[in-house]
Amino acid sequence: MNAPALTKNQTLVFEVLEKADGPLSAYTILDKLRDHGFRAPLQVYRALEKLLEYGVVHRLESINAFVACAHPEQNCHSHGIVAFAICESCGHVMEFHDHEVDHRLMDWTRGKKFKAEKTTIEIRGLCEACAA
Amino acid sequence: MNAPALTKNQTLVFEVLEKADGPLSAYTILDKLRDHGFRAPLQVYRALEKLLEYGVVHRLESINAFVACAHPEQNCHSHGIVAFAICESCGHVMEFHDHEVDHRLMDWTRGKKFKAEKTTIEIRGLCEACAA
DNA sequence: TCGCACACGTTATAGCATAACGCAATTGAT
DNA sequence: ATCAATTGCGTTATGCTATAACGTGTGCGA
Repeated sequence: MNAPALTKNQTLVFEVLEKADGPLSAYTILDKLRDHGFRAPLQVYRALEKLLEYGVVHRLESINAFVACAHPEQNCHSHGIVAFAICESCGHVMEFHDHEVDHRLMDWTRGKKFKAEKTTIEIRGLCEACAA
Repeated sequence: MNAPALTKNQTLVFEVLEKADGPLSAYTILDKLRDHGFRAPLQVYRALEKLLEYGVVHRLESINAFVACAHPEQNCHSHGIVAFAICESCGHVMEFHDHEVDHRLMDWTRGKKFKAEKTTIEIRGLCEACAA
């Protein structure tokens, strides 16, 4: 899925996520956009839905939050499974890809004839700075 | 963490999850236990917290639900990272472990000096029966 | 110009999770 | 034995996350 031009709301939501130094909840995004006319959660969720579809934003399932893709210029969906390391202290998120992991998981799904649609890999813990 | 004897509430919650043929939300568990005196979500959440700690129940982050461990007799925490394949059609969950995946992720975290506490791997899609 | 698709706005509601209080039972050290 | 600490439990209230359902406006191709 390639990203067409973003609409006004989509652009606003994306910019908020890009400027943030960590993942944001939908309601936090809403609060940051009240000055721009946002009034209801659905305005955020609808924009997020598209941004996720376009692959420029990721959802962190384990913390119910959203983060801008680390390399939105490329199509993130083509990089295989995206994995995240989330620091529970400072909130920073590192995004990475590991083809060997993808391969192992695909081997498993193939063996089970399981049709994978979306795979989540999230490592929660402490980043180097916070663990010190 | 080894499991001590379960309390009454913990036992009730665990039995509900064991008998279920798929993951259950906390509120679904609550409804199933109203006849046994459960009245409030906290009763469920508190039991779940312990069961998760003991490793006999898993939380599925991507669907906000809970499932009994596939092999509660052993200590699941000692098996490395637990991965799940969740059928979005029939709701069935398959639990598995892949040491090579663990190894790759541990390599990554070691390289980044990231101290992993809890890792989530969840594959959503269609099981063999539902994909047909 | 009609119909369709899509983005948007609004209100209401559903679903998930925890804070804060107090009580009862258990345990274990003195 | 008794006191203090811990743990489980029950209840009320609240907060956070997400979506249903309705209607409006706009652009665009048949």
